Amino acid sequence: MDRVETRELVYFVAVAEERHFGHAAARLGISQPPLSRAIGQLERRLGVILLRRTSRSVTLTPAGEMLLHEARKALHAMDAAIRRSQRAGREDPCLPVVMKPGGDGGLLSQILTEYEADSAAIPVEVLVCGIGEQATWLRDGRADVGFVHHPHDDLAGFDTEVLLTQRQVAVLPRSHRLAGHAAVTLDDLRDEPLPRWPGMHPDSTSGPEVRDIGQVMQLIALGRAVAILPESVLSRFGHDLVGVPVPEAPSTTVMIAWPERSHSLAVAAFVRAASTVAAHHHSPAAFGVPA
Amino acid sequence: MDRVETRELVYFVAVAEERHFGHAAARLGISQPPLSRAIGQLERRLGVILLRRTSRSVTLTPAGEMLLHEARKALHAMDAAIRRSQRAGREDPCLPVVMKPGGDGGLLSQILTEYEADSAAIPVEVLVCGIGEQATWLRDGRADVGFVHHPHDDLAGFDTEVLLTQRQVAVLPRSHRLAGHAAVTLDDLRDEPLPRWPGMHPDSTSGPEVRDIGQVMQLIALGRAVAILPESVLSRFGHDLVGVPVPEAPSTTVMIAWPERSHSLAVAAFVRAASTVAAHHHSPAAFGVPA
DNA sequence: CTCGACTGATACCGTGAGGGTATGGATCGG
DNA sequence: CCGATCCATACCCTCACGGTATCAGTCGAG
Repeated sequence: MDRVETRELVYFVAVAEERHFGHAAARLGISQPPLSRAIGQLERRLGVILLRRTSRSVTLTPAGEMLLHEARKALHAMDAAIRRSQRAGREDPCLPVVMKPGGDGGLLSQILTEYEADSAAIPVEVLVCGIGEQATWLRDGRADVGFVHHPHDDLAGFDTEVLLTQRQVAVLPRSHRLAGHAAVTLDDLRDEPLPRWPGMHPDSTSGPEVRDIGQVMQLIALGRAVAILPESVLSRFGHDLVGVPVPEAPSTTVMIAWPERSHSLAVAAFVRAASTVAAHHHSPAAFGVPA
Repeated sequence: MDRVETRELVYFVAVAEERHFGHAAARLGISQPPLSRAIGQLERRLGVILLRRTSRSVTLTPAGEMLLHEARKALHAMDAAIRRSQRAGREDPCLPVVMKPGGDGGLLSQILTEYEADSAAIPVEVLVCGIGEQATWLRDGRADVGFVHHPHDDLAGFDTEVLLTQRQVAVLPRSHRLAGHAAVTLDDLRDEPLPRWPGMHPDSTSGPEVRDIGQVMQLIALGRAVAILPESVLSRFGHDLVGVPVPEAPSTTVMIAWPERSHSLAVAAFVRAASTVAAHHHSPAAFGVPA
């Protein structure tokens, strides 16, 4: 069995995602017949049927599901390989750090000063991604270090270090009926409009759909929503909002993550700086959370 | 910047490992000129010099080092994708479990009976690999679950669960001067011939070179070597040998590992069985070890 | 210093894999 | 039964990949 080329996996992923040869071909910028041939050829080569196609629908077989899952990982690894080697080759080196808005738990500026105290430090480029995208950016090489959150983010495949754990609070407008309480329960919030985040199970609450923290805060200020968030977000975004602890909600852990088996000195230095800052921080990290 | 094909990465890895275009070409089964062109083309495409070549030597640039490292991971992921999807497609499904000889801590047979108690269980195929190869087998898809050992194996990129921790003992022939002791120190063993394992730092001891547990045991029985090993190996291999605890040596942890974000039900069932057996085992796992 | 051995790069050519267009065949809705 | 839709097949063409021959450095032996 000879080699499977990148192109073939890209084609397969396109068809598997679109579930339509024509649309996939358009997305790939080729015409439909070569795409059909390529998929058929791939199936013959693997000795496995990947797609069940009728003239009305295209569905994935179990082998196809597996390949879709694994091929995405493989293609991310390919992207990462070229991006990281390109970065290592430029004489303008930089260390890309990814976070979502407010995702650093307020530690980043201290970490940067600590990190940059070493005069040999490579400049940091801070990248701000959408919610829940940090892992993807790390996997495909757009970033080398990132701030992620347990249990929200998928940490598989990364080395991590815990920076701090935070209580979660219910973020409410000042005028809210619960705003004065010392603590609230999840039951208290049962009928409140909790916003829905991208990537969340769509079954849950029927609140408004949101894409970033700013939107949530805006909606809360307008009384259109209520959210349960780590308390640190209040200090950055919630100037006219109040936070009431929710003891039932699991604590959030801010972690720093980097790709498995990274050999980068810059990554190691940055992680060391982050650990130092976290250790000197008032609330020491409680305990390690296995990935 | 368009796509980088698998073939190009395979070619680059060959040259980077051989550090010689001619030898790499032979290994790849092609002639040298196309290989030179492919590498040059890859460099032009990435906009980065990967190799410094004189007519006497080929060396890697920093970008080349990075690409070698990342390309290996990417190619493993490609292999894993095709292997796993092929496995998922066969109507003869099986769950490949990898271990090194004696690497299951004596738990595997119990785990198998526990696992197979579920009549819907997919048959397990037990694969025995060389020492320290479990991670590679998991990464390139030859196995879906494996028994690995902290701190010996590289666990990055896997989900893991601790099964048990073991003291380490000095394995000695009965006639050894230390054989009667209740415990020994590392200092006691300083001048003993400790065998060298593949993948070990070659600086360390000057003992004989070995490839598997059987060889070590043989050498010990002959009085040609002494080894520090987890105590469970004695029950399987050391019928005429004795073990003396070495309190200084860090405990070994037997863990079960599987690829990040596996969606396989069979893997989940096997891990569940392993956890059950480990929990009912006399010596409960002491504590989780972060990857 | 010169010659030969060695190694990577270049020039040139032929073949075949990949992409395009046209069309067939199956399925579903009206 | 007809048209619409969608994937597969047939056929052709281009160019990228691989092969052979050769050039251009570099080092070592004599």
